[in-house]
Amino acid sequence: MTSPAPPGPPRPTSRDVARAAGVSQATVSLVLGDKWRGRVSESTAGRVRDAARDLGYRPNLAARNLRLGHTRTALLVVPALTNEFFARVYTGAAAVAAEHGFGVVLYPSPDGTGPARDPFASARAALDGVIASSMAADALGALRGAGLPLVMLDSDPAAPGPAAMVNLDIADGMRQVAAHLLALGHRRFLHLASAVDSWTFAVRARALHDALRGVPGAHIRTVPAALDVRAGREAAEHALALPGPRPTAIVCDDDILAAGACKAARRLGLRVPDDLSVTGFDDLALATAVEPELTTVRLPAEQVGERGMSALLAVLEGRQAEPGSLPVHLVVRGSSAPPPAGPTA
Amino acid sequence: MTSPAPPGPPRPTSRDVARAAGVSQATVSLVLGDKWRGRVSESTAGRVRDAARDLGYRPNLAARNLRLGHTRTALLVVPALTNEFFARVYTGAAAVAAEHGFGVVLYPSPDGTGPARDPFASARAALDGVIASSMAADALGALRGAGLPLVMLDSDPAAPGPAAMVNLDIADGMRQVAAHLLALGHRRFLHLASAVDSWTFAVRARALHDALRGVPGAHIRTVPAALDVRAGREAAEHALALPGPRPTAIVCDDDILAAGACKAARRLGLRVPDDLSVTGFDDLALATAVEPELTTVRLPAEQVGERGMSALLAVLEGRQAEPGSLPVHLVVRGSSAPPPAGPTA
DNA sequence: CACCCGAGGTTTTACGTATAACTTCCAGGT
DNA sequence: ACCTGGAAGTTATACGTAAAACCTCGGGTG
Repeated sequence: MTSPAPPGPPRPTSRDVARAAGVSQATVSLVLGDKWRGRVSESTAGRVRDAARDLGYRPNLAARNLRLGHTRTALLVVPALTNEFFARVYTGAAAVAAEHGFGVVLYPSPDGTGPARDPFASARAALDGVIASSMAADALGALRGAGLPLVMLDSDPAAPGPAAMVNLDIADGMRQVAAHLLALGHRRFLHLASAVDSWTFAVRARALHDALRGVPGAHIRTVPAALDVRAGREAAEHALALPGPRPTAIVCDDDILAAGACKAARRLGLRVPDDLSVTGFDDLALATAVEPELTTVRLPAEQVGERGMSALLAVLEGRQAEPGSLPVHLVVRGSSAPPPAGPTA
Repeated sequence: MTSPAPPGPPRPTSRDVARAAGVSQATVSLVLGDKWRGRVSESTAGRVRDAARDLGYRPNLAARNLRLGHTRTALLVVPALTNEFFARVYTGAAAVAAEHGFGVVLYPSPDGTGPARDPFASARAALDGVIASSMAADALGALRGAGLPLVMLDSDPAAPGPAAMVNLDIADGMRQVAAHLLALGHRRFLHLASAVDSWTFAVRARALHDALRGVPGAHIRTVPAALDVRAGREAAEHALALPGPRPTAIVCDDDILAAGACKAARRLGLRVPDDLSVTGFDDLALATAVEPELTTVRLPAEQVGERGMSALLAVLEGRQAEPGSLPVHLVVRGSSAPPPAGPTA
């Protein structure tokens, strides 16, 4: 345990500025807080500002937060830092936050194993509210106990707790994928599913099965995999090597898994999309980095962040957050094509 | 501008807990702060803890921070959220921080264009210190003005300001790449360089040129590109189509650019690595997601974070941070091979 | 018996800020 | 001559916590 004793001289306070400018501390607060119109003369205000600049004064945020009773800071809990989707969510949230004088702090939920830490041990900033992804389920218990306003992203509408939600029409995205592949003539599917137990993935599976139900000759097998390229490749490779008729299309829960599926295909001597179609989800940068580029579903991530932050602000003001789910859309690229036997074999 | 008035009942304070337990506020502070051995009886301590639990008491961090004069929170400034390298840096920094009761908050420097915001407007937590990547140069001015202890990562050793630095032996990494390709027989190189003006990229260029200087017949052309796959592809495609003898190897500043270079090669009908070798840098997940997998340089990112945080802790305690730079190493994969004309043409 | 001492607390203070409430001064109206 | 009222400040207070300094009481000691 360390004992952080600031090395240099103590930072100047508003009282130091007041002394330097020959006014009271209250006047400094008024001037620097931009609340002095009609209360302080122009010349005095100038003296205060000059003194503050000369001393290099920075208000003590801890004191300000204590006084005001809030911090104008929100915590965004994400499952993993590298996930591009959440980087875009952050961008949207931070933009809306900035418009309202708020800041956004990130808490990457420790991925998978490891001691599930307290989010507030890491982001020990004083917070006004929390926006959390449903994928960061492990951190959720601690979040609930904190008694802070909570906005959930893309989570089970039936779950209790959150003050508001922002949902994506994930089910419709999966329906679009299924419709696209069915129209191309595919009937035998492999669903490369994320092994993560989260609402957003459960919806994908349900929607895919629903879309195929009732289609004559349609068949689907589901294989779970961890969310990385190698796990995706191994799962796909194993599933493709099974006896019986081979699937002609692999529907993946995520672009990362789709990249793995493409590698599996190549290893088995199958060409994508000629011998095998592969679809992803999320439209990450990875989707256009691999060859062929992935047919996938683009999600309005920035909008998710914007709506999430707006909802949190609404809750903080005691207003009702407007509900509604955001549309997603299929992006057709080079990884999907008619099955080898020709349409409607 | 919103007026965040907490909707529910006010959160209980330590005074409320004291009242409920029938003791003074000071006793609550002692018990909950685990400083009560020999000062408070076992039974009283139990009553206090029970009362705190029953009321759902959470200490007000703003008040605690004000009282203690520090927050045990560090800010990590990264150039972009999606950059895997910095996700790993964060992991390392957060681990060391946790051992010392510190937290780490992320500030993603707004990438490229856009109004250069104040890092403290976004991460308005009260902070004890800052760890910043040299790639987040635009945010640096504001950081300096804050008068906080600053640790720079992978930055120009000659630059003034930072209280400590953590450096990677990037130059040696590039030397290893050059030695590898020279040994394979390559002589005509294309350097696909990051257009970002940052120390870490300047070092790559210098080391590469130094390594080639004096090698008979060696020639290199440098082409800059923004740090994304499309920009890399376009730059490489254009450079490969120029008249004159074509380079047999493309050395990239980053795996992302290398992925772009591979796509360019494919478009031009060149096979990697048979007709053209491509090397990356950083060893991101992308390096093994593309086909062929990239020969690249692996950086000890977690260690960078660990050393960075350790250095910051040292500075906060008034100690001297130990200097020294971290080694990197080449990882040879499928994207590099002898040039088409055979070794040592 | 007077004294000290330690256990088990309590009272008080300070951290730096924002702001409500108060003061002072002076010009203008009646 | 007296009151009104605004301009230009100042004084005082509260936010919730941590911890230094102080109190009180019963038992052991010289």
